[in-house]
Amino acid sequence: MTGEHDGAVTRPDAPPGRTGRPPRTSRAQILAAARRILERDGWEKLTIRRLAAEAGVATMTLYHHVRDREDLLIQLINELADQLPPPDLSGDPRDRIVAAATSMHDALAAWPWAAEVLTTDGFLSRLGESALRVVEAIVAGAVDHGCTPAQAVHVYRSIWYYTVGEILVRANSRHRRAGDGRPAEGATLFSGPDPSLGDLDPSHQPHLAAIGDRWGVLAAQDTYPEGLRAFVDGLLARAGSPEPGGPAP
Amino acid sequence: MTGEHDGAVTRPDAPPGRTGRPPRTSRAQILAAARRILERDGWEKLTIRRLAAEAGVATMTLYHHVRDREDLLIQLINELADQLPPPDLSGDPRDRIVAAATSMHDALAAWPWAAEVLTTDGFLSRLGESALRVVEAIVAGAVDHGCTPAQAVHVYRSIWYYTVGEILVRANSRHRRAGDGRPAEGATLFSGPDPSLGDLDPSHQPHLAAIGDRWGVLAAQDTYPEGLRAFVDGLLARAGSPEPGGPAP
DNA sequence: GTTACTTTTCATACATGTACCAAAACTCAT
DNA sequence: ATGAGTTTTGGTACATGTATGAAAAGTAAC
Repeated sequence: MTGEHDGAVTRPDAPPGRTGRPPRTSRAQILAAARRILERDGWEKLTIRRLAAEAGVATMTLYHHVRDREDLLIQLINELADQLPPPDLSGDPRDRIVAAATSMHDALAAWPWAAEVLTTDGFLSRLGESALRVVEAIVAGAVDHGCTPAQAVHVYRSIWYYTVGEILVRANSRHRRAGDGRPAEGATLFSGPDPSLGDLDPSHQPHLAAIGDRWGVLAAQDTYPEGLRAFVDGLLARAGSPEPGGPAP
Repeated sequence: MTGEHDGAVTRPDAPPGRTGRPPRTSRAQILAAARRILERDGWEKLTIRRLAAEAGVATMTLYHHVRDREDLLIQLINELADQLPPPDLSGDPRDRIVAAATSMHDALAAWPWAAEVLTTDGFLSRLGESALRVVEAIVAGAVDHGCTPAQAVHVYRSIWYYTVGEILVRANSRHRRAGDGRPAEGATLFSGPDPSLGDLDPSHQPHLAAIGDRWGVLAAQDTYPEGLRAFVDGLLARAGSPEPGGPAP
């Protein structure tokens, strides 16, 4: 509460003209070691201690290059986002929005550990240019469709909530229960359906009970991008009118 | 990896006719102790060790009443859900859906720790009757509006993704950073806006940069229930037609 | 070279969730 | 009452993230 890790923390990489001891380990080396662990052992093995060992430094040394584990993951996300193809910025605005959201979704599905961090309040301000391109594409699409800035932000946020919710419910949770090590198969995260609800009491939950065994199958279906389009339509139908969820200041 | 905590675990409360030593501590006592900690010290203090101390048993004894921490939280959620008012099941289906979703959202906003657990795959099957009432209300509303069962499941899932995404991004994350103890003020979780994006390069992210300082204000606006309604409209517009995100089997 | 100062490095410590296992405690059939 | 079987209990141990603060290692001024 009092001490705030008082020393110099998380220098970008080369502090301008300070004087002290030069770092033996660079931020790039640490990120490289992290990527090595990710590829070799799976993301569940990416712990601070293991990373330090992989980088050949003491555990706490890492904390001079990253603020905390969360910061490490965000830096990794930004590195990985650099490899995403830039989103399309021309054509039908609605298509662009769906395409950008889908690309965001697919990236997260491939890196489920990233979702762990992307629920952090204010994470947007820590994203790099590559990751922000997707956000920009969605907002631009909404504005081009006729949304006010306030509405465009609302469109982006709704899509983001939907996306991160899907990822967390479907992908991340599977990893939490996976038990040991690596993801089951990496990309095909959506294999295990929700369980059957067939044993419900029809007098209490008639509709759920009626769906019963089919729930698992239905709930396992992918919702990207077709399912997304439906509610993007709903969001965009409000374009131009006031009150998209609150008045603009 | 090999041993699976082999003994009998997580007996509901009174196993039918088994023989062994009777438990000195009941599941109800443990849940009561957990609620006491929640109220007195805030949810961040609800650790397994502290709970054991509060209940007056050794740490590992808890694991005979709950499978793990996650299980404990789910049992708590079910207890708390019992106090929710039952959702309305008559009237305009669209209104019912929005009302049920809003009630679900408000409950989660009040218990941010619950979201930690509700991204677990298959959590639906561990919900009690009270919590399931909300799910039933949403599915029933969709069916009454003319959705096929497959579409109704899709509507529910979309709403759920959106809701849990919002909660995790806006509420849960704030708690993760809060540092010590209790939520800032309990119900009003949505006080701290996303940071400004005003320092972006307009040549790279023109739309985001244009929104700039206003981003924080806009992103802090509540999206329930008005924002939800917009995309529920979009989802329900598909009612009756095939392919709501995949064909029904 | 010596001194003062800054920064990096890392050993130690603590709280956490929980696996493992041995001992205790109880019921029931005999 | 005794022995067999079963369950509960809790001590010990490990991996985790990270706070703290001392020691080491460099640079700059003299």
